Amino acid sequence: MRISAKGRYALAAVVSMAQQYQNGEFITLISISEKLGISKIYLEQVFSLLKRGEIVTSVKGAQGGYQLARIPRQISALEVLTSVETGLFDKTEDTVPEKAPEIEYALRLGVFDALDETVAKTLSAVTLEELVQEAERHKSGGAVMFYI
Amino acid sequence: MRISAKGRYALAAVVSMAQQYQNGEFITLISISEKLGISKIYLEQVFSLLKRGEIVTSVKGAQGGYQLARIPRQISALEVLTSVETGLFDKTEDTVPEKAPEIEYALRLGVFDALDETVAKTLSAVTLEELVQEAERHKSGGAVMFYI
DNA sequence: ATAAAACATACTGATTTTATAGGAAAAGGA
DNA sequence: TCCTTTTCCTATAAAATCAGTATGTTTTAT
Repeated sequence: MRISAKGRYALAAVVSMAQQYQNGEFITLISISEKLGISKIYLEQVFSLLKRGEIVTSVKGAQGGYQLARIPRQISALEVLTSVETGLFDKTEDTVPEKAPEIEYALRLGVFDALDETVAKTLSAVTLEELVQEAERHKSGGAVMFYI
Repeated sequence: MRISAKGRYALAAVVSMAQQYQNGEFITLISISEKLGISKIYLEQVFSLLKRGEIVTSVKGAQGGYQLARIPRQISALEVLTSVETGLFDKTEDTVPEKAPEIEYALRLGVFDALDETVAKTLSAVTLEELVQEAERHKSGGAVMFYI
């Protein structure tokens, strides 16, 4: 499914933080902005949402910055995306106008709710720790070598 | 996940057609429009896409209309939605600017591709036949009766 | 010929997304 | 105390997408 720029930025930022995770260290938005090539001003809005979603904590002022609220193993892609993304789950009350309520019901049950459930299940199974490992694997073993 | 009005209308329309499915019968847009309470003019656009996606066939002129291209058991919610919905799958080439390619890779593999896969799997398992059955079940046994 | 339908295209208005701008508040260090 | 660094807050703007209308054309049965 389509994930908005906000969601993608949030995930990338948070994985980047997890890569250099060690207790007590604060990371500034500017450093993340430069590392990922994302506008710092836009990241501010993203992190405002991440903070509200209790994905990160923050300290203001000089030497301040952001920190993951929990260890990478205890933060899932689902949590990150739900705190940032608006359209991750179906929030429409009526799929279709008031007529034909039995079709409404069948779609809700058989399609929309089913979809939301698998999306949630899939995303909740992915942790930041895993994503960092995946990135690491790519760094080291990414290129294919030919021995001749 | 959020399905657009186009997608919801398409599903509702196509389930409605499946309810009265019998070989050779053509159904007019106007009748679907009235049955579901959806603007006929808008439905025209939706059915243009459904036709391109080979979900329905059509006959022009008086006594014409639309028909399901296959029996309800052989049409999945996935096919209906892909022919109509733009954002069902991830089509972004870069999740994040060119920097940090290993994070890019981890997200693609661990999140976006994984998501697309489960969405496709879930939706392809739902057939129009099943949705019609679900609707029928709601019709008959939906209301709870109290005997006193 | 007429009426009923699909088909095609253009347009409009509203909402959402993706940013940018400017400054206020907090905290550390000189 | 003052300066710098940083988060935080709100407003604005531009672009894209979505939802829906409008208008007309083709095709076909009667």
